[in-house]
Parts: sequence; structure tokens; C-alpha cells
Amino acid sequence: MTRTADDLSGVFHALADPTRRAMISRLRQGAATVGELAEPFPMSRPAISQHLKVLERAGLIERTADAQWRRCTLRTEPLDEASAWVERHRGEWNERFDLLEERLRERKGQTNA
Amino acid sequence: MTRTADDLSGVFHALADPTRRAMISRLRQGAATVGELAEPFPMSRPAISQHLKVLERAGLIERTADAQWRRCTLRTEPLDEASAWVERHRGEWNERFDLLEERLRERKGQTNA
DNA sequence: CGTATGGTGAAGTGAACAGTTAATTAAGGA
DNA sequence: TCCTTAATTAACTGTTCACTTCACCATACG
Repeated sequence: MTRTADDLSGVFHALADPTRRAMISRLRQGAATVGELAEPFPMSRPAISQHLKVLERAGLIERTADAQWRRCTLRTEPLDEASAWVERHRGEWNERFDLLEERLRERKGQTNA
Repeated sequence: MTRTADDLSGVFHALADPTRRAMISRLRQGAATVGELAEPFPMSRPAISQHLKVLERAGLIERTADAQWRRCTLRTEPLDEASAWVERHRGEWNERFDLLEERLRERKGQTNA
């Protein structure tokens, strides 16, 4: 399940929903089952499941089966990537960094923005 | 057009598209007209306009009319907000900060996640 | 004036999204 | 075995998204 690794779009998309952000906030204070994660929200379980799938696709959570429970744990690496992108686009960051970035992008031949 | 100010969803949504991220990247090195921004992309002008509208709604750009040109400039405040959210959800941040956050959220009575 | 240039508005399309209900799988306990 | 609990899958619905084309508005210029 080694997600595409450089899909910032997926991460930002995952973060664009308040429910999913709340889930991440919740998970920051420790792993939780789907039921526990669902509890604060007035929506059906399948809806919760789908939100979790989005988070999983973005690499933001891992689900491990524990009997009939799925224990969800937070993975912060994608947040690091997202943070890196944002950080280098605000404020007066090092211009050299931008140049380096561009060179790398050229090599990979991808439009990662 | 003083956007809702606390709409992280809008900002993250804006960042979830590679075209829009590329536009932001471009704007980091100075203001640009719509035409200049459109140049790298193989899509119609109205499509560009719509992307710019999303960026504007998120507070990420400002458009000022200059004769028949619209000069777009980057606004980084929303990126600061986005960064703040991400920063406090990755790594082992100060727990007190979370508590403070929660208090503030209670006062405003909003679910900002 | 007429016409080119820069950009937006409006309407439509297909795909993705966020939610629903109903059915299904899987494990635990009586 | 039967029943309950935990969670997912499947199928469907309404909305939003990312485009398109065509029409429009505004400014500069001959």
C-alpha cells in the first residue's frame, strides 16, 4: 500500500474536509477504532469509512485489524511533505531552494508545482 | 471581498490542484497578469479564470485591474494559517498548545477541527 | 468609427465527491 | 447454533469540480 509518495494533491484534498481534519486532530492524541472516530459525527458509518479511505489513500493513516476492530493510527510523513510545500511558498524563503527544486523537477520531468 | 478568514477548507481545497499550486509557485517570484499565468498550461482561458477565482476565494491572490490587464499578486496569510494547522498536527508539538486551541474553539463555538 | 487584445460570464458535460440505505463479511459471546 | 457488534462493500442520489465552447465586456489603437 505504498501510496504514490509524491501526491501532494491527495494530501491537500484529504485536509480540505473538516470531518477529516477533525479525525486527524483526534488521532494526534492516540490511535482509535473506527467507532471511536465516528462518535463525534452525525453521519452514517459508511460515510466515516469513506473518509478514512481518503485519509488512508493520502497516507495519513494506517489501519490494522484487531479482531473485529480496525485500529487507526496517524502517519505524519504526508503532513511533513505538505508542510514543506507550504513553508517554501510563504514568507521570504531562500531563493536558492527554489532553484534547486526546479532542477529536481526538471530531472523528474513532472509538474509537481 | 474579505474572505471568511477561518476557512481552512477553502485554502486546502485550493492547494489540492496541481495547476493552482503551479500558479502559486509562479506568483512567488512576482506578480503576473492572467495571460502570463495561463501561458504554461494547455487549457482554455476561462478554465484559468476559474482557477484564479478559487485562489481568490481562498484569499491566496488579489486581482487589481490595470487597463485591460488583471495583475495577480500572491497573499501568503492563508498559507500561514494552513501551515499553522499542519505544523501543529505533525511531530510531537506542545500539548498545551492543543489545549489553548480547544479553549479558543469553544469560545467561538465553531468546529474548525 | 471598427477591430484587435485581455479577460470574464454563462451554460453545458462528464467525472469525482459526500452522503444515504441495504446487504455483507468477520469475530465474539450466549 | 444463533445473535450481536464492528466495519466494509455495493448501489444509488444530489452536489461540486474541472474543464469545454460561445458570447460578452472593456480598453487600446488604426
